[in-house]
This record gives sequence, C-alpha cells and structure tokens, in this order.
Amino acid sequence: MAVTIHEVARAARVSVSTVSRAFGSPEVVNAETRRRVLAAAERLRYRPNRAARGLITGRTGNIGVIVPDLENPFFHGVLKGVQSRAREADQWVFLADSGEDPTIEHELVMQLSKQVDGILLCSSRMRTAQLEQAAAERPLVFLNRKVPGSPSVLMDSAGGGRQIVAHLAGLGHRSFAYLSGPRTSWSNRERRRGLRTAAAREGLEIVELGPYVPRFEAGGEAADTALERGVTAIVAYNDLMALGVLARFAERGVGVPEDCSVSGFDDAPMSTMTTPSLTTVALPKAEAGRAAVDALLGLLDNGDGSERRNDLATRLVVRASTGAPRANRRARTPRKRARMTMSDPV
Amino acid sequence: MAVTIHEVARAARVSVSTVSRAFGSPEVVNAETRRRVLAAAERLRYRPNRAARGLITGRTGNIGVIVPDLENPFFHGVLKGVQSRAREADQWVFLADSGEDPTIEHELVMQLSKQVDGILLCSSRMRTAQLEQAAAERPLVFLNRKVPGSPSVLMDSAGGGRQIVAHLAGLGHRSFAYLSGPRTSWSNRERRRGLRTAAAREGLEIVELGPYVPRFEAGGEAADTALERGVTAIVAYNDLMALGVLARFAERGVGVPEDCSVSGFDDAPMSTMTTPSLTTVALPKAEAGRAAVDALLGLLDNGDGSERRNDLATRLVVRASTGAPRANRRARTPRKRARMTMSDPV
DNA sequence: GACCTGACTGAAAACCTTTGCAATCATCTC
DNA sequence: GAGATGATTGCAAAGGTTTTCAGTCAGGTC
Repeated sequence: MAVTIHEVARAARVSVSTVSRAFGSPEVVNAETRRRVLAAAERLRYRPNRAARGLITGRTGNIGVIVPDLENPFFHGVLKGVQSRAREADQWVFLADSGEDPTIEHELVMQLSKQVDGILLCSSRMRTAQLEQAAAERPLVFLNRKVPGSPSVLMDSAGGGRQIVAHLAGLGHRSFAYLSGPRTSWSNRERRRGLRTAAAREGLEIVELGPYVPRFEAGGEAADTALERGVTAIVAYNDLMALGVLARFAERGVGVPEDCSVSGFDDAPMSTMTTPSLTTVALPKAEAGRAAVDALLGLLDNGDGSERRNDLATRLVVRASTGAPRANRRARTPRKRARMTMSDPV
Repeated sequence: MAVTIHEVARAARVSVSTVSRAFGSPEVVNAETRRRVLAAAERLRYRPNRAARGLITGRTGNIGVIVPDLENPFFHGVLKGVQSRAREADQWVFLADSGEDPTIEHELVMQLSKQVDGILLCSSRMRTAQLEQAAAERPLVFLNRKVPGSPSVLMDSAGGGRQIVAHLAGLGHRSFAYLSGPRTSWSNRERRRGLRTAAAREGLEIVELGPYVPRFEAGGEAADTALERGVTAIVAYNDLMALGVLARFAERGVGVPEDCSVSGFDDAPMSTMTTPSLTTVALPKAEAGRAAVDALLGLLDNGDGSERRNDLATRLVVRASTGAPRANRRARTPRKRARMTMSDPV
C-alpha cells in the first residue's frame, strides 16, 4: 500500500541509491536524471519513511516536548511557538503531559528518548540533580529552568517584577503585597527577587504572602489576607491568581483599581477579558518556544552542549487593574457585600 | 551509545529472537530464560527502538493529532483526554497545529501519514469531499465533524442548546438572541438547530445575529447589536464570545443578569473566573479526546472502518450570568457609562 | 529401541532507507 | 595515445527489530 523508494526507482529506471540521492544530495546527481526521479516520486506520491531513514542516520527528525499540565494557559503560547519553529525546521513534535508529577516526567523522558533526537522540558518539576543526570544521557533543553551544563531558555521574570514596582511607585503606591507561587519554582524566586530589589530602590514596602498553589481559587483567599494587611496594591505570582483576586474583590465590592491595584505575570489570554482588564507582565511565550527549538537544534547539530542561556525580555502591559491609590490610605474598610444571604444575622 | 536487543541477548546468553519473544510473546519462552532476559534488559536499561519495530510490524505506535489552533481553549481539554488515553494504550502522540488553514491541514495529513498509524482530525476546516478522499487512504477519525464513512466523535451541541432554552424559558424569558459562529461550522449548525427546536416548543422568539468570528472581540460588537434588538437574554456560539459580551456590558453598565442574561458553549476554564461567572453548556472535552483515541484504536485493530458515531452528552452549567428578566422589559435604556472621557461633548 | 510430540531456541529474512565503495564512461593532460 | 581526472551511477552493507522456518532435545508411545 505504502509506496517505497524502490517503486520510485523502478518507475524512474534508476537504482534506489539514485532516488535517495536525488532528494538528499541533489548536486551529485545528473540534472536530467533528477528531474525524472522527482517526476516519478511526485506521480507516485512518494513520501520517504522517516523511521527507516532514522534507523540509519541516527536522526529521527522528531523532538519531544514535555509539559507539566496541558491545561495551563502558559504552555499554549509556548507550544504554539515550538510548533511553528519545528515545522519550519521540518521536525515533528511528540507531546506529553506529565500531570505535574516528577516521577511520570522522568518516565516519559526515558521512554521518549529512543524516539526523538532531543527533548524540551518545560518548567520541569524534577530535581536538579536528576535533570543533570538525564541531560548527560541525551540532548535536553530546558524552558524556565536553569540546569548547570544544559542549554535553557529563560524569561526575565525579575525584570518584569522591577517594571511592576516602577509602575506602582509611579502611581504613588507606598506598599504592595506579593502573592507568592510555589516555593520550588524558579520563576517565583526570580519574580520575588525582581520585586525586592526594585522595592528597595524605590523605597516601597513589600508584604509577602504565601506560598500559594498558583490557581484561581488561591487568589481569592490571598485577596482577603492582603486586604487585612492594608496594602494598596497586589502583585500576584501569575495571572490565574490575579484573576482570583479580581473575582473576590468584585464579590466583596472592593474597587479595582481605586481601592486596590492588582497585577499578575503571564499575560494569559483571559487577562484582557475581565473587567477591569488585568495589568500584567507579558512573557514572550511563543518566542520562548521558538528559541527552545533553536537551542535544541543547535545542541543536536553542533553538539553544542555548552550551557547556552537564552534570556528573553519581558514587558509590562498596563491595563485597567492598576491605578493611583486613594489619598486616604491604610485601614480602609471595604464596602459591604451588596446582597445579604439567608444566613446573615439580622 | 543506545543499547540494542543484541546487547541484551549477549548479556543473557540467548539469541535476539529469544529476547524479542521474551517481551512480545512471553508464553512461548521458558520461564527461567525469560527471567534472565528481563533481568539483563533491566540492568542494561534496554528500551526497544520503536522505529525499527515499526519498520517490520507496520505499526508505529504513534497517532497524529491535528488541531486548528493550539491557543483555542476548547482543544486543551480535548488534548488532555487524548494524551491520557494514548498513554494508557502505550501510544505516543504527534501534535500539529494547522493555523486554521485547510491547505496546511491537508499537507500535514499527507506528511504525517507515514509516521503514524492513524490521525485524529479535530474540528477539521477541510471540505468534506477532501476529507472523504483522505480518509480512504489512511485511518482517520474526526472530532466534531461528521464525515460519511468515517468514525467520528461528536458532542451533542443541539441538546445543549435545548437545555439553555429550557433554562431561559423557566426563568421567564420570552425571547433571546443567538450570536452565530462560523457558518461552515458543524457545531454552529447543531447549536442553532437545538436552540430553534426548543424555542419553537417553548414559544420563545429567537433573534439570530451574525455570523461572527468566534472570538472575544466579536462578542463586544454583537452585544451592542443584541441590546438594540431588545432581547432579555443572549446565547453566544461559544464562551469566548460570551465573555466578550460580558465585558462590553460591564463597560456600558448593563447589569447581568438583571438587564440581560448571557450564556455560552464550551465551559472554558475562564468561564468561572469572570464576575458574574458564566452560565454555559459544558462539553465533555477530555472524554471526547479519550473516545476519539478509542475510535482510532478500534479502526486500527479491527479495521473497523464503519461509520461509527460517538455522540457525547452535554450538560448545562448554570452560574451567575443568567437570571429572571425584569418585569418591565423591551426598550430598556442602559445606564450611562460611568466615567466621562476627554472627548465627550460638554 | 524407533518414532513421535511438544517445548524451546536460533538463524536468517524482511522492513525502508542512506552511504561507502567500486564501476563505468567521457573528457583531459602531457 | 596512455594515463589521469571527474561526473555519474549502482551494489551492498548497515541500522534494530519481528517473525518464519528449521533445528535440538527431553519425554512419551508403541
């Protein structure tokens, strides 16, 4: 059923070697012969079997991508970039979802190794020592993770943090809360670092809360805590949490940004869809995906195993959720919740 | 570098055939021998080369998945389901994004064919005739698309539409607007069909607007148009559009659900994150993804090329964006926008 | 004791490519 | 005109696995 190189060879009245060369090293085969071969291939709709090719060349033409959670919006942009760059380079991508489980992640890496030329590990949940070992045995590139000796593409989260602080300071804020993400997260450490250095420089007070699991629901709780601490602005670890804050504030009647400014990190698609829309640090997700594929390809071609780091710039996107604080600050009482519920004491 | 079946054979002092059998047909090899082989394989960390295996068995153990747009939240849930079912069946998934372009989609199918056992086409943008032809040459399964002669998994969008109408009718609405999606979309036709039949039964008037490109921005425009038509409820083609409606209403000071109820289709993650949260028809995305993989596997194993259809139930999720209409309806004037802008006439 | 059976194992072919090596042939060089 | 050169092509091996076929050997049957 599937047409092979042999049938093309027969149709073009040449040997299989010539067919192979007509595709792989055109300069070495006679122009007229090549034309004949290509015509035959076209007519027969020949597509080389990449598995068979890989068997001998040692290159599969495939790359593996492992993400912790396919439903996390951050990875969609990354995947989009990976995908488009991979297509340009005529590579195919194997995708797998580790379900945030380091054990599964490791197992996936093992299983995938034989089938791909290299693997891109996004926001890996594995321990660094384990990653170093895994990277020693196969080409690995990391996204949003720093692993000694391995290429990685990182986003300048710290710079994003500094931009937020500058923005808040410019608006007249004197203090803000940071809703911390997972303690083991590299991104969280970086974001905190950026916020801290800028806060110190600008003379802002920073109230650290958390760590929280970086989800929408956690934003709600965190919002309550932050309000009690009397800050005029909240910076969340990511947009999901920031959206949670927004929702809770809307529910409690806390005005954003009049009563409290809110911002996040990611520039997730939904950040534009809320009212007010969310001020956030845009991460170059697609660009990072493309850069990661480039790094992987470089690693494969040049054997360039050096610890090439690729730091991508981030950019604060100011939307409607941040503004100047009210003049009378501290110990502000939020408006009462609009509707009463049956269980309210009379 | 990579350990092959030969090294395992040597280590276990057996032939490669025996090693192969120890894995593939355990019942035929002596228990003690098998133990030895497995131990050697374990020790050497042997993983079979699936490409080489595929060369001879004709099965690659891979399936291809093509989606129109990786950033469309609908596909994330689907992908998650595909992924998990594929892992269970020890299959790997090749992922590709057609960028909504039927030509690219077709090219992807062609290129991918040799590398996978079958392909899952999600919400294909190709013409039906083209799909039928493509399906004749390789195992194809469709998600959210009906193609004569091919297995497909569909979601009961029409049923979802009926549920919405029943819900609105129960709340006392007498009319609603439907913001139509792409005219060529199967889902759109189905949703409209469901809405229509239920509306006729319940005696509701239905105002059809559009078609719109089903994005957030389109929801904004559509919202304005719908308000002018004086409806008390809006049903959007999908959540993205519904969210656009919500945002525009918030901006214009139109109360949801007091002034107008809003609902969508998809139950996208962000539907819970807005205020008010969105009433919507939940589609069994992950379940559909799993079912699609099952259908594909069935097609491969049984050669079961019959037009097996898999219709999955949908379920209305009532949240805060729908409610009873005000008694005094028709020609309601929305509250003025809160803030004035510099360009406002004085 | 000759023969058969059944359980187990190994040799080798096959899958589809790429590529090193050798062969052919025409064209140059001196 | 002999030998060298260069362009073009084909043969065959190789890559890692599965599977067919044949072989070995122990135990049973008559």
